[in-house]
Amino acid sequence: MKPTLDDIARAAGVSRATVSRVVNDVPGVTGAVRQRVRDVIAELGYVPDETARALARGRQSAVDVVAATPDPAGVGQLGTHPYYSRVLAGVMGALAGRDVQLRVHAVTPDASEETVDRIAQRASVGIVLADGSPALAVRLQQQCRRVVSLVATARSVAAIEAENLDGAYAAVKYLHRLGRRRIAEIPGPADVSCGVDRRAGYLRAVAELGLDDLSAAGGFTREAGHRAAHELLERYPDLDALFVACDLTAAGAVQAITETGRSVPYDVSVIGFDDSIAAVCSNPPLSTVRMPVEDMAAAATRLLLTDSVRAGHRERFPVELVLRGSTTERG
Amino acid sequence: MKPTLDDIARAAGVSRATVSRVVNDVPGVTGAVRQRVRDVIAELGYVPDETARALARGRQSAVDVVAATPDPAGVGQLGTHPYYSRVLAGVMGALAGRDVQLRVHAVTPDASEETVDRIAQRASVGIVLADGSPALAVRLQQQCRRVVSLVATARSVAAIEAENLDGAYAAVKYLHRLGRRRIAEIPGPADVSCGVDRRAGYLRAVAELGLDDLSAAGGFTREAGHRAAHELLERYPDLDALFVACDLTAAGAVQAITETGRSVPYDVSVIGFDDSIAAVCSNPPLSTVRMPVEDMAAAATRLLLTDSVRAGHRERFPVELVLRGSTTERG
DNA sequence: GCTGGTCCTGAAAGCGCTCTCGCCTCTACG
DNA sequence: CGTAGAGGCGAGAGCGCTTTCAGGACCAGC
Repeated sequence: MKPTLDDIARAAGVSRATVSRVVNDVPGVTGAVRQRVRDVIAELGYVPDETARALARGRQSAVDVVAATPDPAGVGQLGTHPYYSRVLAGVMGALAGRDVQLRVHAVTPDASEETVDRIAQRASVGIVLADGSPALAVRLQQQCRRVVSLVATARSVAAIEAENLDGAYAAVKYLHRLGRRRIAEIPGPADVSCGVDRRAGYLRAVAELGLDDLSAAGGFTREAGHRAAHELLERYPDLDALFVACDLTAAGAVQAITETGRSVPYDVSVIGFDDSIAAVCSNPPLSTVRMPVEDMAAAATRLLLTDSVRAGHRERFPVELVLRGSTTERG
Repeated sequence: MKPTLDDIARAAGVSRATVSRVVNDVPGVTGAVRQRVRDVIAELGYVPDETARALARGRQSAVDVVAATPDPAGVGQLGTHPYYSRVLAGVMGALAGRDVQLRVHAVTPDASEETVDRIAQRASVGIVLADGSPALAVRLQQQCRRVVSLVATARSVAAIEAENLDGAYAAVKYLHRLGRRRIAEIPGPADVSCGVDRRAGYLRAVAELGLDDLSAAGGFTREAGHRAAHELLERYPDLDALFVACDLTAAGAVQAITETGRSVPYDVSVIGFDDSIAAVCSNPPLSTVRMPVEDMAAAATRLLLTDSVRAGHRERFPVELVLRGSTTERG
């Protein structure tokens, strides 16, 4: 029912090989023949079968999104942390209209090297690495060139990063401009590059401003933010501003601040990071550093699609301070 | 390098057909032979190639998740509304360990019938329909048996639904038990079944309780909740409780209530629906009706996997009232 | 006019698996 | 003891495409 390559070949009076060449834009077919085949393809509405193609050339046509979930249980965080769905949305956007699939893989910390290798071996168009350690990136890269990471990672692996350090720096500077002088921080995990970079931005800013480094152990979860904010408030009751490395975490922090009877933004102004759904769901809605995750994921996908990913490729996306209700001038 | 079916056949001293029978659990192989083949498979670590399988039997092995995005621009809502990532997480959970892919498709309102048909024709294991009109469901079903909807839909299409009506009813009853008497509602879209069902639950409860139906045009977005809450508060200043058909919307409503100087939960108690990330990010965190989306999506996936989806199959998942900070007794 | 190249094109051999036939063996029954 | 029937098993033909390799046409150069 669906026309096959064979049908086209017969209708155009050429061999299957020639049709294949035309379809794949491989040189070695005269202009006239090429055009005739093209016409027949258009006329019969031929669409190459991706499965057969995949089998014949030994790989499938799909973009694989790999996410490292801290939770060994599996996909819990995937359904919960807004970051991943933004990555997916970005990849899907870049894939729209193309006949390329989108596969999703979750790699748990206890995943064997074989598991990782299998993902890499089966990858086709390439891998978008949503997060994960440099070691994971390198491992994937070994089996499959065509890996693009969305976080800072090993030198050899291509990466599209956000200006994490600058964003954090700008956020703290802004809080200072509002008249805030006791600016605390809830950092991200210390073993994740964007956590580290954002902390570095905070540290640079407070150093420049001659302020104290006020921080507590954080993480990228709401619970961590809630806990850390309570701890900070107890330790530094005169706190008047808070920079949090993730909106989800910041949402938890805002809850904690409110629980102590303080007001956000008056008593404590809060700035998050990401501009995810968590920022706009918080109350008051969070001022935050917008990270263009969708754009970054789309860019990564396009890079894979155009087949031009060089080892060590680097791209940096600027971030932007978005002001909402969680910040105001010190009264 | 990776062993193929041929390698196994040779090693076990049988034909490829026999190995295939063993792998696919097809009868027609003696116990002894079957065991021998199994042993060899285990020993050599054979994993069937899904692509070849797909080609040979004319279809691929993947679960397709179809989401209807209201936004013609494409995938915007996919990256934003927590519902979709929960569906994905559920499907992924059910797929964990199996060599089945997960494809995601977004169907925009202006999508042609051909587009929809193509998705259906290429589907293999089956389609999990995250949302969308009965018409869409039927169209998919026409080309591809093996469609499971996660929302109420056409009779002929299998569906796994949540007890939307009961959940809304219970929420309103609970608000009443707290001493609330002016209980308003922000409903979901009127053209979506779960929006309709939840509204029906609200209406049944207020009718039973002899209360007024206080409601404003809603939707499933945060913005709609924000707008509707302001409108309701203006129209009914004595409002003391609010049932909102979606957590994201409820988060917007809470912001609006706070903006008018009222307190959540004291002046106005709020109950949302879903128990998504939006509920726990709100401030105070939302009491809500928990819908086990992940479980439902996983159940749908397993249904497809076991190949036993009958037309008209129905399954109902109970919902559960989760109490957090957005509700309290009328003081 | 012949040789040596350069291009185009087609034949055919896979990619790894499924599945239909048909053969062969084994059992049951006359 | 012969034969029909049943069931296990293997041969082989695909699934739709890619890709190598060899043949053929054509042109330039001697």
